[in-house]
Amino acid sequence: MELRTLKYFIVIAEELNITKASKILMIQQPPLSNQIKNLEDELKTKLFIRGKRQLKLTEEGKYLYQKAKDILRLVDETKSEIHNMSLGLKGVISIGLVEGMAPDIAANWISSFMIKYPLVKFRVIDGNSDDLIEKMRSGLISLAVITAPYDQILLNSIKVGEEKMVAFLNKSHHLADNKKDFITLDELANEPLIIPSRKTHIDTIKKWFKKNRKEPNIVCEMDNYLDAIALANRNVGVSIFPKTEYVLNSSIISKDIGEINANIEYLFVWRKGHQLSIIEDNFIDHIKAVVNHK
Amino acid sequence: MELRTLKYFIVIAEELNITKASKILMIQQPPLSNQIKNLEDELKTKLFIRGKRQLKLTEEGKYLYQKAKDILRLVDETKSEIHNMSLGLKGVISIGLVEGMAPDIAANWISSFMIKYPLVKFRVIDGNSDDLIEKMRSGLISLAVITAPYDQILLNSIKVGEEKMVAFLNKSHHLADNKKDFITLDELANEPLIIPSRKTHIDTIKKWFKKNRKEPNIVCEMDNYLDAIALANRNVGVSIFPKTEYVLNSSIISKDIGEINANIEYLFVWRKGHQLSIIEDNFIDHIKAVVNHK
DNA sequence: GTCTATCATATCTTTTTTGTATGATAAATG
DNA sequence: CATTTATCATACAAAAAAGATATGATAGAC
Repeated sequence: MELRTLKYFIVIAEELNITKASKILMIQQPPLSNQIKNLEDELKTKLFIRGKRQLKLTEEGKYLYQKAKDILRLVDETKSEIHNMSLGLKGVISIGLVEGMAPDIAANWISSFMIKYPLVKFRVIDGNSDDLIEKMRSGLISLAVITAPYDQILLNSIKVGEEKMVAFLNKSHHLADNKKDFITLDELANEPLIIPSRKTHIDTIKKWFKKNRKEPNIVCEMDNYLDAIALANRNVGVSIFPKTEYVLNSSIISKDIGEINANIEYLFVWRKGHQLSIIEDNFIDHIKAVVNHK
Repeated sequence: MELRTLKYFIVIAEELNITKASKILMIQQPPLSNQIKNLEDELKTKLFIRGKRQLKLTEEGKYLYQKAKDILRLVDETKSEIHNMSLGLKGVISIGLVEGMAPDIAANWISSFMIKYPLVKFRVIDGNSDDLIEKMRSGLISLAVITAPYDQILLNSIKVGEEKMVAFLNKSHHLADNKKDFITLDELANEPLIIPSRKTHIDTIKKWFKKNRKEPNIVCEMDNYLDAIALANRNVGVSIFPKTEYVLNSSIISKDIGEINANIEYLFVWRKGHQLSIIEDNFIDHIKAVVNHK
């Protein structure tokens, strides 16, 4: 069975007259008769009752008529959807988001992009920066918001946000009490620390202490931000993580870390030298526009 | 475009290798290359990225792969249904199930129906309500369980379940702490919201707030229930979605929304004004009987 | 540098579809 | 009731499409 056959069948079912149908289809009548005969043979069912001077659909014929229209409509819609896709109006954008501020940053882009491109859907992939970079390398995702640093050979980037690394500690912690709104590295050197497990972060934090000729007491490297907060909340120690104000609850407070520049950058990244889909290109343009207007 | 072409395309899309595909299809490789080339010409889009030694599907190719399988399945089911038409005792029932409680509801029907009609097989199609309605409109499926509302011109319906819309939020969220087991709309008005992308849900939620003279701060519309939960888990904001207890995990909690009637209805629906197969008719009767006996 | 795997192109062959001619049937017409 | 007309079916030729064979191009693998 081919789509051509179904098209022919539909016209005949509507006209109930092979000759007229053949004129509409601009082919001759005998081939049309043949096509229907072959279709009936293939389905092992009569589709028409050849009565007297007029055709009539059998029950099977009526059923096929509906389904044939469904099938052809589905085919047509598929064609036009693919056309929309190739114009960059429709599709799915998969974007990796690191924990922290990234989902918040991206939510803004997504909601404004959706107004312009209502047919586009989003798929969010979670993970830490290293996970996401690995997923980009393997081609699983093409777009992401991660924290610096990153592989500049592999990825293009735009800076889209900045955040302080701060110390999280429970209200009842002895360092929480003092009146300063920052903690010194000397104070931190005596505390058990919970820090992000990303290698570059560990290195950075070690460097801070090395400058002050101290050794950090890292008791726990955590992948997950929320778990780290939970540990700080239980007074296991002080967590050093990006501030991200909206996750704070009442029992935990954050303090700046004195003496050092503890900023981390959020970067929107996409794969270099790799053919992106047209929607992805449009989305990147959109982000560039948003970032530049600020 | 013909069905033959789609069959060929599917095998190539699965093998990502024209030579292997040609062996599976038992034709030679050059005509296969040609068919794909013609298909691409017809659609005015590249379906494969010819990279180095391996083929890769483009976004358009991936889309066509899904649709081509839908189309061929519809054709096969139509053929076999025409075969079985007079019997009504065997065949395949395709039913769409929305995420949430629908699979649970349908499981009951299916198991009791199978006792009565042991030769009938089921095929379940997943998707959100809008997807499923779209598939019903396009004739891909004739039966589904979706959430209200729906197009009453297109579909007949029976109410088969009800569930609350609730707010999902991370344990550490400041609104999670208070002792009430519900959240007021005033509280929600200040929060970033993640809500189902379905238009009617957005409208409903806006109406809730309008009654209280507030404006909701919708930061993300998500198609996918689990992704929405993931974002809530990341404290991007509060997700408003149907409760469905079995997806809850330990770090996320749900709260009722005060002041409003936030129920959503589950409906069993089937296509209006369309001749269904005899098994499908039997299945609808079965469901009516089950629902009425409760 | 040669070999191998893979896809593309060119050309010929086969199959399928379409067209033409014609026959069969039965309702409409005079 | 014979003739005309409308309609579908069958037979066979022509055209188009699909498939096969041979071969070329390219880029990893060896």
